Amino acid sequence: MRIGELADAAGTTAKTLRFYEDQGLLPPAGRTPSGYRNYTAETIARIDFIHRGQAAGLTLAQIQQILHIRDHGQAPCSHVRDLLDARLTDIDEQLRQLHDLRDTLAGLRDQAEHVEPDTCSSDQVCRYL
Amino acid sequence: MRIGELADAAGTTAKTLRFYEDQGLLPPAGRTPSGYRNYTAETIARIDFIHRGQAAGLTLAQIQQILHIRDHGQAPCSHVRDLLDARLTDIDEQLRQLHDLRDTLAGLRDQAEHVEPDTCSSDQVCRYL
DNA sequence: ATGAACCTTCCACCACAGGGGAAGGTCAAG
DNA sequence: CTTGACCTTCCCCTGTGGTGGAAGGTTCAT
Repeated sequence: MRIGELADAAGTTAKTLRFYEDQGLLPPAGRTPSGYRNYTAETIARIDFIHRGQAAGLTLAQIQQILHIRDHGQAPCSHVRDLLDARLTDIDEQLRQLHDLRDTLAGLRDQAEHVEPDTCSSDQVCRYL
Repeated sequence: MRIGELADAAGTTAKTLRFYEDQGLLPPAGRTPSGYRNYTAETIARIDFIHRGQAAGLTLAQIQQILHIRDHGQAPCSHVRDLLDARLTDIDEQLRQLHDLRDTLAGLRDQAEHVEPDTCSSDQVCRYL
């Protein structure tokens, strides 16, 4: 299987697959005599895993760690649990901040709706901010 | 007022102020005979405005637009309202996606807690993802 | 034998908001 | 008069996940 076929099959691009190989997410591919990368269908599962990891908000570096542990024959379970926990903590914090920002912004927007623009003084850039 | 003083007064760094000038957020500063940038205290208010804009989640490019309109003698009100509206829409979408991701992740984490790791098959990288 | 479609490596670039550090000029105090 | 703190411009680097393109090699059908 050549890189373009694999890319189509896995829903990505050849460029991205070379990039993944470069980043250590995919093992160096076998080569044909002429130097073309040569893949087996199993690689699709690995790429799908990468996509699921991304969908879970993991960085490529984190996904690479999981794959690395797995490639060394160990079950990455506890590591994955830790990563998921860390992501959850992160996301809760992000949600908190985003809610705060939303409230602040809604307040500003509300002000902008009800304040007469004529009362803007020229010594400030904008009374809404 | 020299750039370092201004930076201290406005709670930022000289480097950042030069960057802002470069990006068109601050007008080219006056210079002393020896070439040092020379500021008046009014600039502090402009930097504070930039900081408020950032706190509202606006990009420097958006803040620059507001400042530009203001610098041309117009009141940037309607533009600011539009920006705030756009940010609110963005944030609501981000919140939605982040909530979804949180749910997905919590589900995965829950699975990871209750599934026996022994049942992992070796043909998948990780049954939690 | 030639053209299209594929592949190879390598190098550069995008957003975003600056930070690091070199090489050199300036200013005030001791 | 020299030392230290400040300033100037300049160019490169950060992290994230790739994308674009150039120059050249390969494969396959016609």
